[in-house]
Amino acid sequence: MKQDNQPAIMQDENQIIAERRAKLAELRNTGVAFPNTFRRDSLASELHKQYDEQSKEALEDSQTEVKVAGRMVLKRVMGKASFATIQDMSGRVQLYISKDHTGQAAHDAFKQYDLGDILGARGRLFKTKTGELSIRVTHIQLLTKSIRPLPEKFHGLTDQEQKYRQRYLDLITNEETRKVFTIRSKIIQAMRDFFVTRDYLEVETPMMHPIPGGATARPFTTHHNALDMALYLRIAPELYLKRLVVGGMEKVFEINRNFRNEGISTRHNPEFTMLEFYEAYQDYVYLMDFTEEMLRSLAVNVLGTTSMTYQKRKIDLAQPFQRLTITQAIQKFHPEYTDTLLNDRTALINKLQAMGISYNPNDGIGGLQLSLFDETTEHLLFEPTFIIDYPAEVSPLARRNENNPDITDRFELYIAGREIANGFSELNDPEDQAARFHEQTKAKEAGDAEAMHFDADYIRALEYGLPPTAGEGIGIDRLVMLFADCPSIRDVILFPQLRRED
RNA sequence: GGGUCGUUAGCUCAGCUGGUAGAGCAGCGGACUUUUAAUCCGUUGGUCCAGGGUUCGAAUCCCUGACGGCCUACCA
Repeated sequence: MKQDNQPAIMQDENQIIAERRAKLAELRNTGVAFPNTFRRDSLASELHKQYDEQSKEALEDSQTEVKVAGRMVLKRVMGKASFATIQDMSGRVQLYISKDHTGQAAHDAFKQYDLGDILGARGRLFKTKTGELSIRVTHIQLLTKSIRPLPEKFHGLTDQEQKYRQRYLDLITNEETRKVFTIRSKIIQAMRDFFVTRDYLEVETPMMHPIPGGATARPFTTHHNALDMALYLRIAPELYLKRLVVGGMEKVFEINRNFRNEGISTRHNPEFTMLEFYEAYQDYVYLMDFTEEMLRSLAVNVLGTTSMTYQKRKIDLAQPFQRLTITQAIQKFHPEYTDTLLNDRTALINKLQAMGISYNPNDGIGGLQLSLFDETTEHLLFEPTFIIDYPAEVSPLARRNENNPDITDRFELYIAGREIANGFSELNDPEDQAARFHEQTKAKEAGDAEAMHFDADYIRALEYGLPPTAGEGIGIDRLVMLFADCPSIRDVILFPQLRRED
């Protein structure tokens, strides 16, 4: 304890931090405390990949010298020789530090290093008597002093709140967490490749919208000072992307954030990442085939296989995805709902009321069926399933079906009981679109906070002519949850939204 | 938003029907030249989430609040 040295800093800190601070102060006094001259030439996992299979003797003979750097996560001091495990972006590798190879002074200095310190080391590769690839260190250097103690080395960080608030600690200590975010990155990378190789153009449309649109949801509001105008964080990029199709960008996609001012749960974060893509001269049936192909391709690229386990249940994307209408899906799991019941408005309303399911009393038969579906069937769709034929009243941007104007050429894809994708043939009739916007604004005036605004410029764009187009959105976070087998959306977002800490 | 469970040392966790707080890891001191969550001996460290109440006495019981997990509602 060097309490007398640093009384001011000591006040609200424990002794471990105080001791480490004292070591840092000593470093400042004797030289450069935060050097940036060490350059590594090897990564831990590459060393393992390259040399794990080599025999002890061959490795010794090769006299391979390497330079590595990373955070010290394990330390075993045995008098005149020590072992340390450092962790870099690729994995871990063991260092052997003995005074015979580093000299007495360097080994003594090493003993002062703490778990969590960031080190650079140089030495020759060898194998210990238990056969572990290690580096016989000749030079070792402290690159960054870590003042705060790491979580317990065996259990790591387990407190969920701390994992979310201090993700860096979660990443340092939990291999599983690093894996989840690697999968996330690979999914997005593979997705980009998938579109780019199919001649799609990646674009970025505004995140701040003067008129929030493209979805039914409550937006965040902000204000631009110079323009003195209200702006909304976007709830969807849809209307901008379709303007681009009007402009001749016939195949576009965007992977970016949406913001919705709604509840937070294991499936909802206020900001979440969406893929949206649009292709001219295609329809929703094409999209379903396209989606199956894309998900299979992503799975093979990221996981190496189309089969995965989600929360102990197997899913194989190689199987053809089922395609069911809303009523077919309901009846598949609940045969007791007869055609007569599902198609009789009064009977259906009685049923919904009896079950305590909330519904919009102004809805037609389709909307009521959807309310029943949401409550009774959606969560049971574990196998990948496209639900098709959504009612027009809940699909204000989708094209009406040729044979039945009450429904639209639209689908939603469900996997593991969750909506993963939503796609449809786009409504490109400007007069129908204007009429549907009017219906939405009426609902808004009647108090529906999520109803859409009337977007006059979007109508103007449609009036120039949107080619027949298919468009789809896929929730990236939920897809990552599926691929990485995570039960909560917070597990796949690096910094999920939480309340203020204080 | 509602329900429910939780919050004890830097971390992982014990702490029974109320008697004034413990272990392991980390730290500190010592031993140890091939360890593997190194081992062995010794040892420091606490606003028991916060505030109120009941009680001779509260980590423990009651109330209020904060934060979080899970379920649920709106939604993707």
